Order: sequence, then structure tokens, then C-alpha cells
Amino acid sequence: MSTTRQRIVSATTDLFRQRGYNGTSLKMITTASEATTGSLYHFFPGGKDQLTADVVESSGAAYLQLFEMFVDGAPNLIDAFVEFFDGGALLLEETGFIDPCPIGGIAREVASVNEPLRIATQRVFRSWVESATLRFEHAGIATIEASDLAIAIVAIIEGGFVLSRTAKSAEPFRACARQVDLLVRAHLGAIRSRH
Amino acid sequence: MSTTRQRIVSATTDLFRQRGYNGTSLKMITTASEATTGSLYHFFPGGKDQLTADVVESSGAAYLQLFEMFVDGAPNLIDAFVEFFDGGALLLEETGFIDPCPIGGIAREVASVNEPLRIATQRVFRSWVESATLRFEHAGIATIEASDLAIAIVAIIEGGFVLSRTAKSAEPFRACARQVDLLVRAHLGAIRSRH
DNA sequence: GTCTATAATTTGATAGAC
DNA sequence: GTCTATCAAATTATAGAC
Repeated sequence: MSTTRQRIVSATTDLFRQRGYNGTSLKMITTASEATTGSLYHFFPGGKDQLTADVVESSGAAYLQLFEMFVDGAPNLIDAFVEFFDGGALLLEETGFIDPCPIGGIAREVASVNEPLRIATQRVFRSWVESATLRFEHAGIATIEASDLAIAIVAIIEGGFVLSRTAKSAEPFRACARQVDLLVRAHLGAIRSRH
Repeated sequence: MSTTRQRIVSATTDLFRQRGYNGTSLKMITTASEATTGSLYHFFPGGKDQLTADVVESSGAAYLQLFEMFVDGAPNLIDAFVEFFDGGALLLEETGFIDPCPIGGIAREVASVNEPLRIATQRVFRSWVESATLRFEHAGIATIEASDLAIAIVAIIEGGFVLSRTAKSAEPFRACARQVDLLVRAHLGAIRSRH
């Protein structure tokens, strides 16, 4: 069984993935979660923004865990990213190209106009970049290059989602996957060539 | 002198870059452009969405022209992208990290819920990818790889903007620039190694 | 914890005079 | 082409009973 609070967060996450932050009203959220206004404000006295911060935090943590599962469960970095991007492409297709990740969209809408939410999204991106950087370093890539690579991959995932949603096709995201593969190989090749 | 119509489109573009599509009201637009509701609906009988389509189309064309200017004016592809990304990083800093490009944000907000606007953004992205692909082919890169590379670079630009706006720092975008440099070199290097 | 009613404001859009 | 007045609906949020 799911609690009212969980239903609200889950419905909000789904709505944000389809319609974005400003495109989602509290009425849509209470309807989709079968909760009342009273319940929503009981769990989130800070209203829409507090609820949004919760969505950002929980989605961010879930994606971080998913990423680490892929990388730490794969025999090597190359395979890990192939699997990870394959999963993303399938998810896009299976869900009719709604946004796999609500955070980038929220980030874009709030970055210049809502400082608390901007900071919440910044924290999430930083956690992803740090996690990926650490894993690249463990694979032998130097710190600075590892950080650059991690940032670029997060960026290309975010951008790839936008292109694929816009085209209603997973092909752009798959093209991004192939270029990430190339890029990671270039970094790993640079290690071998130093020996 | 600027016409009323131009002021409306320009003000809307700026507001979208700061607050997104759903975050911008017609009231904000008429205030910022010093136009009245009557004027707005005179030039855009289709209302907000027709105005948005105009913003997408004109911004898309402007960026396409800017990109082609950089590439066709540079001695080679590597230099062209270094200059292009440098310009993007400076723009971010100079404008206080508002979105350099309104299209990606609109695309994300409308992709699943507004089919005419989704198609408008799709057309823009396609025009960018086609232009870049053509130029990569002219540099000797095979068609499929050229297309993949073009898509990945558009994605990384969009994603890099999001990361830099979220961090209020141009550093993430500059990290993306360095990885694009590496990636383009990898593709050009693959040509030389075939000779 | 949940419910309904409602406040106060803002939204996109229209009408019709000038 | 521009202006003001106005509409109907939707918005976030609060109050207070249960």
C-alpha cells in the first residue's frame, strides 16, 4: 500500500515529466493522486515549491542509485554505459517520450527565478557528476579529465532526452549513446597509450 | 526604430529565456514590450501559441546563421568549435546565466502536450543537425558518423546550458566544450588514420 | 489526516470604441 | 493599429469543521 504522501510525490513527478513545473497545477496533482488540498498542505506546508523540492531530491537520489547500479554491476565502463543508454532509449519508447527525468526540466524553468529550487537542482547534478567522476578515476582517468567527462555525459543525457522527446524518436538519444561510447573509449585509450 | 511586432517578439524571447514558456504570462509580455493586449492579438490572432511559434522560428534561424558564420569563417572545424563554445560561455556569464537559447526550454515544456509547438521545435533542431552534418561531411567525416556527431553536439550544448545555468557558472559549459573538442578530433583523426 | 468551501489573484482571450 | 474594459476559468493558498 502507498501512503497519501507517496501518492502525491509520485503523481507530481509523473506530471512534471509530462508538463513541466509551471505547466502542472495543484489541482492536477490532487486529482491524479486522489488526495485533497488539505492533505497536500498537511504534508507540504510550504506548498508547491516544497513539494517540488521533494520531487527533485527523491528523483535525483533514485537516478544516482540507478547509475551506480549500472556502473558497479558491469564488467567495465564501456559496457556499463552501453547498458545505461540502452535502458534510457527503451524507457523513452515505452513511455511515449515523456521526460525520463523531471529534474532537468525543473532546473531550466527555475534557474533564473527561484533560488531555493535552483539550489536543489544544483545539488542533484553535483551528486551525479561526483559519482561519475569517482568511477572514471577508479578506471584510471586523471581527475580533471574524469570530471570533464562526467559533466559532458550528464549534459549529453539531458540534451539527448530533449532531442528525442522533440523528435518522438529514440534515435537521437541512441546517436548520443554512440558518441559517449567513442568519448569514453578515447579517454581509456589515452591511458593505455601512456604505458 | 523597432516596430511593435518586433518589440513583442523580442520581449517574449527574453522572457522565455528567463522564465520559460508556461512561466511567462501575456501580461508580462505586454508590459515588457510596452504593447497593449489589442496590439498583441492584432499581430498574433492565434494568441500565445502563435507568438511562441514565431519566437521558436526566429530564434532557431538566428542561431543557425550564427553557427554557420562561425564554422564557415574559421580556418578549420576545431577552431570553429573552440570559438563557438567560447562565445557561449561568455554569453552565459555576461547575461547572468539566463538561458542563451529559448528553444530547448520550450521544447521540453511542450513536447508531450502541444503538438504544433513540438513540431516547430523539431524543425529547428533538425535544421541545426542538418547544417552541422553537412559541414562535418565536407571535412571528410562519413555521413552516419557526421550525423551522430552533429546530434551529440546539439545535445551537449543544450545540456551544457542547463548545467551552467543551474550552477551559475560557465565552468560546466567549458568542460563540455573541451569534450566536444576531443570528440571532433577523434572523428578527424579517424580520417587521417585511414590514409 | 482528511474534507469542503472559499479567498485573492492571475490567466489567456474577446469586444468594441477610436 | 491601438486602446480600455471585461469575461470566464484557473491559479495558489487558507480556514475551519470533522
